[in-house]
Amino acid sequence: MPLPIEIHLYNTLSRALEPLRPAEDARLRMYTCGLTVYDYGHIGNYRTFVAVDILQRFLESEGYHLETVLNLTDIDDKMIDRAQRAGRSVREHAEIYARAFAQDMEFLGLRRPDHLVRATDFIPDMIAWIERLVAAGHAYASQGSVYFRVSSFPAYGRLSGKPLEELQSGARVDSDQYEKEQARDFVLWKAHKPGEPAWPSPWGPGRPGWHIECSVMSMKLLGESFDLHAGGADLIFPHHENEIAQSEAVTGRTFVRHWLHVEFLLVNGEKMSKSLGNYYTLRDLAAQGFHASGIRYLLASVPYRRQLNFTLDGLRQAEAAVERLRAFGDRLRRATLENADNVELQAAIEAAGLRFRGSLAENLNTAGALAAIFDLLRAGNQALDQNAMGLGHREAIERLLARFDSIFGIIETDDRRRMEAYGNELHPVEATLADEAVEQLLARRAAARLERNYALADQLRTQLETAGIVVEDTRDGQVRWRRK
RNA sequence: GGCGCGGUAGCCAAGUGGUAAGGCAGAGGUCUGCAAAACCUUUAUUCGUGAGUUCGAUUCUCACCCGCGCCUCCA
Repeated sequence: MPLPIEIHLYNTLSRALEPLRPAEDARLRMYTCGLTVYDYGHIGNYRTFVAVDILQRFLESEGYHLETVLNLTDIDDKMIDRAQRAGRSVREHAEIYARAFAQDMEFLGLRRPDHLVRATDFIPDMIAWIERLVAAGHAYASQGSVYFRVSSFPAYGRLSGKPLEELQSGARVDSDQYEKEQARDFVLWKAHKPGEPAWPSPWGPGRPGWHIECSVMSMKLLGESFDLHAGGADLIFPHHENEIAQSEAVTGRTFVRHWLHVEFLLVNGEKMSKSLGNYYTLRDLAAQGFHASGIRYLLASVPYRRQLNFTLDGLRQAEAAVERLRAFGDRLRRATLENADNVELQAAIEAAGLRFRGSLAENLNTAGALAAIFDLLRAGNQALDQNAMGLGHREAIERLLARFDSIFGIIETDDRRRMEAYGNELHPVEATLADEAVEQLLARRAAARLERNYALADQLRTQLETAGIVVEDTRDGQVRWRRK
């Protein structure tokens, strides 16, 4: 186990890097705002989830014990709207996309959270919490709905840096629908409208507002005060601001110590939207032949607090980088080594390890961590070229690569298997030749080469290439092949 | 307008008050019958613009320009 290292993470609340200090030794409780399951998650959603995944894996590798919660919102305006248009019940609609989400998680290799929760499973808890807010004077009922009284919570606006007064004047008023005391007040419970799902409550039938679910579920599972809360940058206001208000107004305690927000992903420099035709889901990309490891690499390669401009060209670059990492792993494994002294290599390995870990510890600088790994890769290749790597060096390098991969999850990833997450939904380019047919053609080619009939040999190779088979002649006379 | 993120080589991108990591692509080379793959080498007198602080700034300060996000339910 490595020596303890101080980990710094940017806290949106303080707008500064702060050392990570768990409430309990080496125990971290973390909540992540997940997806509203009205549709497939898109690449932007998964940027957030990959960042959280890598953070969690890193923290675990540093010896922390995590308890994690991820929520799926399965009841809100959009859910109702989409379900109606699809001619399904909200419940059925949610079920379809929750399953799709599970497939996406499997495809990308995202760790399952300890608790994957859905809003509608916690309605009674939400009602109970709202009752407490009402009893404490922080919320009021009005025409079957219940609203949070923002003026009763002086700290409101601290997370997003919005002055209370401004919220008052700047807010939009949807007076046609709801009766609020003040425009900035937000809804905790929505009165039932015809055609919408509803649950009984002290205020009559209705359904929860969006924000309350995260407060209630997180506190129920992680306690009233926990360590980390993550989500997309767009959730800072109003979602997380409201979560803080709802929670702390009742408990009087710090709801969350450390707020993490993942910046937006853009596509070709623009916000993703269906009308622009730049809206990607994971299954879209998989169907185009892109791999889980490449997608993960690309999403992880830009530190989470920077906007990430997603392009297909960038994805191709990422896939190439992954290939190089894997090739190095293979080369290491295949090399025949003896013991050898190599002070320089030893130093390079140690430097890479320090830099890798130090980069991640400093606000999850994934770009720096990757650079450390590629430095290691070059040093290793050079040593192999010069026949100057010892068994001990290889062991040390493999250990570091294993640690890298336990966090980034891209080397030992069977991309073809990952594709199976989507079952027969996808129709990727199928191999046009069976393995036996490939071997037969390769045998004919080998014979042709022996006879120095290179015209025929090349013709056979071209034939295989057309079928998506890459042929590689190695130095020792062996022939390797793989499917593109 | 308010709050926030960012502008570093063809593309992606790290970084520090002391003179520019890494990846991809490109070029050259090793290997090869030729390829492919792999490996090695190489690619920014310069970090949006202007001014200031400093012995010295890409890194600090100020102004300006540009891109993006949030500002009541979008990750």
